[in-house]
Amino acid sequence: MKAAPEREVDRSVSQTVKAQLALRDQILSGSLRPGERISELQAVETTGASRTPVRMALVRLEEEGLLEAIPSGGFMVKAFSERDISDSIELRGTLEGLAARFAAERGVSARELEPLKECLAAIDELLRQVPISVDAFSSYVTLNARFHALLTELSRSPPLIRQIDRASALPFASPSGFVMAQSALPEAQQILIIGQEHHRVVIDAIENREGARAEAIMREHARLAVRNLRLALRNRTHLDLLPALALIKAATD
Amino acid sequence: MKAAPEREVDRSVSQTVKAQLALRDQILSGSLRPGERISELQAVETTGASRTPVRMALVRLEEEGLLEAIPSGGFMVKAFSERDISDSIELRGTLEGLAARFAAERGVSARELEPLKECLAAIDELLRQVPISVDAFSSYVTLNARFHALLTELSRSPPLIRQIDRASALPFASPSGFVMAQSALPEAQQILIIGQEHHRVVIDAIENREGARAEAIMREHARLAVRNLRLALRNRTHLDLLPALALIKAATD
DNA sequence: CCCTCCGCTATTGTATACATAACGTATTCA
DNA sequence: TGAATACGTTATGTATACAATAGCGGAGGG
Repeated sequence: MKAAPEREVDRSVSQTVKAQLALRDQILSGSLRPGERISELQAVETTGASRTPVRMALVRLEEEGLLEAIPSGGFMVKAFSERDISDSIELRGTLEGLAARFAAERGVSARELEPLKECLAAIDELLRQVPISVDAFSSYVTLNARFHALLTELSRSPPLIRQIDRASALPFASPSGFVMAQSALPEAQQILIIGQEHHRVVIDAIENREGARAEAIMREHARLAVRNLRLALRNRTHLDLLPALALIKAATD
Repeated sequence: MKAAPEREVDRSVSQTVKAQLALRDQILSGSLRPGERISELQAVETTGASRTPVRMALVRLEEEGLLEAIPSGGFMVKAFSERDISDSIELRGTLEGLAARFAAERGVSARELEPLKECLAAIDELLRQVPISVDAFSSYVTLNARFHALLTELSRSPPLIRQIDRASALPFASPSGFVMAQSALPEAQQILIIGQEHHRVVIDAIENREGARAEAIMREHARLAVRNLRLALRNRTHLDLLPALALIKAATD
């Protein structure tokens, strides 16, 4: 592999992965706007990888749902409607409901629930401060994602876990842009607290092997997130410039 | 593009697509066994495309869930347990339930239901003969897939449709191998008839805008398919050599 | 002045060459 | 005789060259 004279090659990770991460960041940060065509040549320059890994990254991102193939060739950044996004949230909730049911029906040891409960306690701690700070909200988002990931794992169903990961691409994609915290909605924290109550109930249901209840609560949880999204969208003013995705991480409970 | 002297190049479809289809066929037909490492060089020879399109096809098939990346490099054919498959069926049913609910809640015109009802009638016609012939069963599988696809479309939710397509990759992947028809189970046709009844009910529920009922029936439909799969797996004898996927199209209702 | 057609350019699709890492084998030393 | 190391072969990751097509702009005719 002959390194180009002027180009620094980072050998620690594969070029393909590097390109994929870089491009995803560009999409989610809004550097590439929805609907915009993505140029391979340009991607080569911004990512530092050559065309082959860039193309592989583009294919992966297309399968991931962030890009859309253009019939005449190439890719464009996919655009999402508000309904697309709320549907995605409900979809994810439905899948997580199934995961919770599987977990309840198949049984989970106390040891496996341990990290979930730790997550719960940490979130409790964060939500105690009213109103919540931006930093705390940021931690909340991380912990919440962790909770959901752990819950998904409990299903012990690789196909389901895989599918939930894919379904989460939209709702959880954004690396930053904690819109809700910025807009400082008064209802926001109340919604977070209700969501946390859901978390508590689902763990209880799984412990008691009540599959139907576990499933129902996760679906309710998703409906809450949809309401939350609607709320955030109603109150957006200065946010119109952000790509739709940037809203999601904040709104998806 | 200089065609290699001895290699016939088919320009009607892109090499990438051609390679993807060829490789998928190889996987699903069992030419490549689960767990087997897939060699790029070999794939180049069997598909007739060069390495770049082959690699893109491999990445796509990995994202599709048929291949698994090997940490040290390359890909292998993914292996599925029986539980993986039954979980996939239930997963798909859950998603289709959501689609049916969306369709019911969002309203569907009589015109849109037309093709569904035609499908229904055609399947009725096929199921009238007892026992069903292999040819008729083959037609049934096609019509059934069409019905499910049309139903999915009714949700008018691109993210959900996309997700269902992906979830169907496993259950509906196999291009042939109508196992159930061959094994000629006595219960088989009865299950088909019950499934057809489900189809009828879900259309009725959507017409009457009963979202909850539409959703429930599709989930029941999936549970029936899982029972059907179990039945088929119990009765397999000469089928052990087939890849797990080959069973699915037949068993998934 | 507008519409159409031709040609050019830019970008993607494909092929292949090159580098590197991993695996297997053989040989040598303990 | 067994194990470890070194070397060679093979296959993957990466880069780049080449071919073809689509889109765009200019020029010419109506």
